[in-house]
Amino acid sequence: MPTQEPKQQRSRQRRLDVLTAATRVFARDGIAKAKMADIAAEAGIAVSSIYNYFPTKQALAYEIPTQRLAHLYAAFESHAAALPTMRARLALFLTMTADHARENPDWARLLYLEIWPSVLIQEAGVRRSVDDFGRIIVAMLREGSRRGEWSATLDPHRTATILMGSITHMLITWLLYRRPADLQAATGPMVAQLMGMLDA
Amino acid sequence: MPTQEPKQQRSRQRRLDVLTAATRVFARDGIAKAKMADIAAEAGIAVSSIYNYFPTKQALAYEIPTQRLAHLYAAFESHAAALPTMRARLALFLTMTADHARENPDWARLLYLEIWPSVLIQEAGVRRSVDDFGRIIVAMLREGSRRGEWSATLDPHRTATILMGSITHMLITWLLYRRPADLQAATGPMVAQLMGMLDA
DNA sequence: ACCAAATCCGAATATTATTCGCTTTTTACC
DNA sequence: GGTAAAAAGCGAATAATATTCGGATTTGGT
Repeated sequence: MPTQEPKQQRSRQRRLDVLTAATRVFARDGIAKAKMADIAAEAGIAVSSIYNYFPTKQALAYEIPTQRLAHLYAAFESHAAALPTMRARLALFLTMTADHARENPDWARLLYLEIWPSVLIQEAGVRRSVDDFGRIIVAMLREGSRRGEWSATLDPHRTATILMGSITHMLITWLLYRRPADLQAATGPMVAQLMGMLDA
Repeated sequence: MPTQEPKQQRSRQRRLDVLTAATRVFARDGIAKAKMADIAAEAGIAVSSIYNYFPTKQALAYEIPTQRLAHLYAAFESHAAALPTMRARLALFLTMTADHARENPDWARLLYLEIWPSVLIQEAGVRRSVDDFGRIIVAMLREGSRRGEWSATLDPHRTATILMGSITHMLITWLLYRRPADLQAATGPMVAQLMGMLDA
């Protein structure tokens, strides 16, 4: 809980303005090199006013991924309920993750290139959001084993590592080099190949 | 080429002292929070003397992974020559990568948690070292296809993404959470599962 | 032993995140 | 609709720290 709930209406909007501005600046310059002055200018307020909403630059950076990740998880849950097999749900989760990054590249740069692997994830909120990603996949793998959709001898943690690592590595490569050029087209075959691994 | 070759003998040693000290400090505090003063103290020299060897803090940080990665690649090449199949070479490469990280955790923290995914890898030297990792794997996958060790329809870039992503994700998890507790024991099954994917 | 270059250091300098003191705006209440 | 308290706003300090500077010291070659 970086900051208390805002008391005034105006405040809520300002807070979002700052977050939006910060997302752009952080994605462009990286957290370390980004200047509070640039964020303030982008948001159209004084530098010192940012501190009415966020205690430090880091806290500001870490708040960005959390909300949207929660949103992604929620969206997934609502779509997944309609799917009968764990295999289909797993494929949907991986696909939604890639689509979400493609649609929000600034946010994705911040999450995948700076925050996710960072030593600095000692901050509870972000860390929990990121760990949830793994927990969701492991849970689906376990349930699939139980239902007999794939071998019960499949190690869920190791398999989750492969699935998460593959998807995030694809996204990192895309964010850094724009390869594959068409991420959306590449996601399907990638997910298919990963799902194929479950049959072996 | 961050700095010219040292002219005096003493210099070569000092340079290594600084690199060693920096590796420890960066691994402990992260690049952004690490203080030049701490590195100087650890190396037993004045802060300003560091600048005789490295132009900036970033350049110092980026030089650390480069040398050792080149060393890893060279060691791999010499071992790989004795192996007849591409499958065996690929497995060796992945295993050596994991072992190398386990044996040099400070170096690995710096590379996998801070530098590899960083937006800032626009710096030529590091970027090349990291890209080599992918090139080596893609080349082996192509050669294996040519020799008929696995299907020729296997997309080498996609498969390389899976292999690299899985291994680096395993390492990141280990570096951040020490899970799996016994990395060495976990590497074998991980590599085996990945190799199994090539048969599908 | 001596010179030029290399290396070293402590003391400035520059950049930026963060804090402070004060003013303006909003909200709640009569 | 007037007013006081709280919230939000700002520009000017403050503090931390990477980098530069000027001059002293050490080194390697002769």
